[in-house]
Amino acid sequence: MLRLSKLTDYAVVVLIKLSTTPDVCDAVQTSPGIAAATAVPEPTVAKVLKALTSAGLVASQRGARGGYRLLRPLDDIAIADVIAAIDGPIALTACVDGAATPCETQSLCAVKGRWDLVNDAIRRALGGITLADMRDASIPPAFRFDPASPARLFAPLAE
Amino acid sequence: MLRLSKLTDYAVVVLIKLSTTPDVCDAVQTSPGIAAATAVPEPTVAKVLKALTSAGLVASQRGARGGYRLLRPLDDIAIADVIAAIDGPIALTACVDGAATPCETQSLCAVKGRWDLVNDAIRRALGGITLADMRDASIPPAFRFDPASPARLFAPLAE
DNA sequence: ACAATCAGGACTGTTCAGGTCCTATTAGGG
DNA sequence: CCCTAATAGGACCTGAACAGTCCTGATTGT
Repeated sequence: MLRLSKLTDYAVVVLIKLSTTPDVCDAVQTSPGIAAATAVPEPTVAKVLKALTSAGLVASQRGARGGYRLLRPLDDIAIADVIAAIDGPIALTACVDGAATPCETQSLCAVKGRWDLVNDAIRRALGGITLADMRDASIPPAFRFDPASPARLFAPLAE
Repeated sequence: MLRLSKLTDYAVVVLIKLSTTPDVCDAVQTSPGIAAATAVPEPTVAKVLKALTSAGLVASQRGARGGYRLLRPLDDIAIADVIAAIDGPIALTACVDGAATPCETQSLCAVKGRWDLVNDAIRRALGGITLADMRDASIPPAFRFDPASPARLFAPLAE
């Protein structure tokens, strides 16, 4: 079904939420705070944020009054980056995602290496869509918020 | 991991094999025969062929001396068709593949509907690649690599 | 020193895909 | 007319991957 993990979905929500940090530049948001704002279970938010941190998409501040902070603007983060951060490298088939499996039927495998074509196409497609695109895509214009203006933006998103 | 089902991989192998029907036009190939030629387990070949038949990509002839036959030339079958035949409709997230799931957190879901962008991009990318492309892709013998060398086919994308 | 917060891993329940097998149906051949 | 070859279409089992949770340790501000 070509399904994407639900975690990636959450990651997008979290990242967009992170982009709405109230005025101050160095302000960080805690994972419980984000969880409360997005209605995603807190442990799951934490897990997602950890993955995003290792991927270099967000920075973390440990200790009291710590939290997470976006490292790049939304329009500089491709959806492919998020997927790679959560789900690992983008490769469709087991045949190509590493040489670990010798693929016993190799000599007879008629499509060996040909999924490269497909993988490249997917990467291109996913590399061309940024989080900013996704943020803007389906927000009814009436609910568009000004990034500069104070937060409170996720409440009125009632589809 | 954005993984595609292995069945789809098999389907491509089977379809390409089906396209190599010996001279005669109305010749059909049996699933045991294809299984032997492709080193794919026979029941699995049968399963794939059934799915391809319901999808209208191949035609079946029942009874003695029956078998399967390709309905369209390879360059008229997009990889998206094969994926749709085996894995179902191309949609990345549970959020968008139907209104069946009410998505309780709907009112707070910040990405509702935004994956459409991604889904469309994927569909476009997959719709532009035909099986003929995949058949031709890696045939140039100059590009054949030594199975002994553990070179990865896929260099990790970014990051 | 204490409290808040992230880091990292381990663990578990559930879901789903891969794979096998069984029975019914159809068509050709003796 | 019966028998055999082959597909159709299920039901079924198993294993792996994922979602989600929790625990322990490290770090930093008060």
